[in-house]
Amino acid sequence: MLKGHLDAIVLAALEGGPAHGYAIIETIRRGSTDTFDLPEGTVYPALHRLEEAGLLSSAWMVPPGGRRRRMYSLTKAGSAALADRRKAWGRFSHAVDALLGGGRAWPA
Amino acid sequence: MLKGHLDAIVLAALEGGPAHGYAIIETIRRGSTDTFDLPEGTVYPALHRLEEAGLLSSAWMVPPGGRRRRMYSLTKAGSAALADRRKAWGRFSHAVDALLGGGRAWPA
DNA sequence: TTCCATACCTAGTGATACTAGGTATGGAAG
DNA sequence: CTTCCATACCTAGTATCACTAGGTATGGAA
Repeated sequence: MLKGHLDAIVLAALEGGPAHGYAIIETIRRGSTDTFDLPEGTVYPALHRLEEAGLLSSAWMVPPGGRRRRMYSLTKAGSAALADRRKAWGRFSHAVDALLGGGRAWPA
Repeated sequence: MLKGHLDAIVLAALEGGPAHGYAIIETIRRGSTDTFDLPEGTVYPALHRLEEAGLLSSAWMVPPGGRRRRMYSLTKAGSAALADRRKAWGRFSHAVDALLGGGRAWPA
């Protein structure tokens, strides 16, 4: 389970430039050292949701003698949303760290 | 949204000793500097779920001239589960940090 | 020509956290 | 004494989410 942070992760994967679904999955897998090996059924609906929300835009690419691909790019709203998500992640992970003993929590 | 880490947080809140629902909510709120101000409708069902799973045990306390309280304690399985959840959180947050640029991700 | 990797898609499922209610009691305020 | 608030518990229903389990199609390798 990606626990609500999938959107941030997908947006971040597109920060380096446009990419298509399959490549995004690879980027996330390698970027997380195989921790997140996301099934397509997770990523494609997320991409559609993010596009619907105006955070991504897409266009079909059909390279001559190649498979069709839907290329996704961050919109301006998408970049802004990513910045927000990053801040939210910072707050969230900081709070969980505090509660789980990232700072210190267990009695000596 | 607590994004799947609620169980770990609740278990951790009980690591210091038995407590009742209301107190657990307070512990989490203060321990997270108000980041997690959980509604009762989130915490009580979670406590029931964790007890059902054998990770917590509970007993009614009726102090003379006081309100009844259901006190929860970590079971042995609960302590073990907490250790697992902590490890899982470490892996998870490390991977998200890597993807979001905790290490470095944005182009210069 | 057969098969695998690529590349896309969606309907349905299970879990989760939350909303929005409800009950009851002890103590303080009036 | 009664009214109100904080404490303390509870649950049914809901929205969302990530995932399972399918399906389609094509290019290149065997």
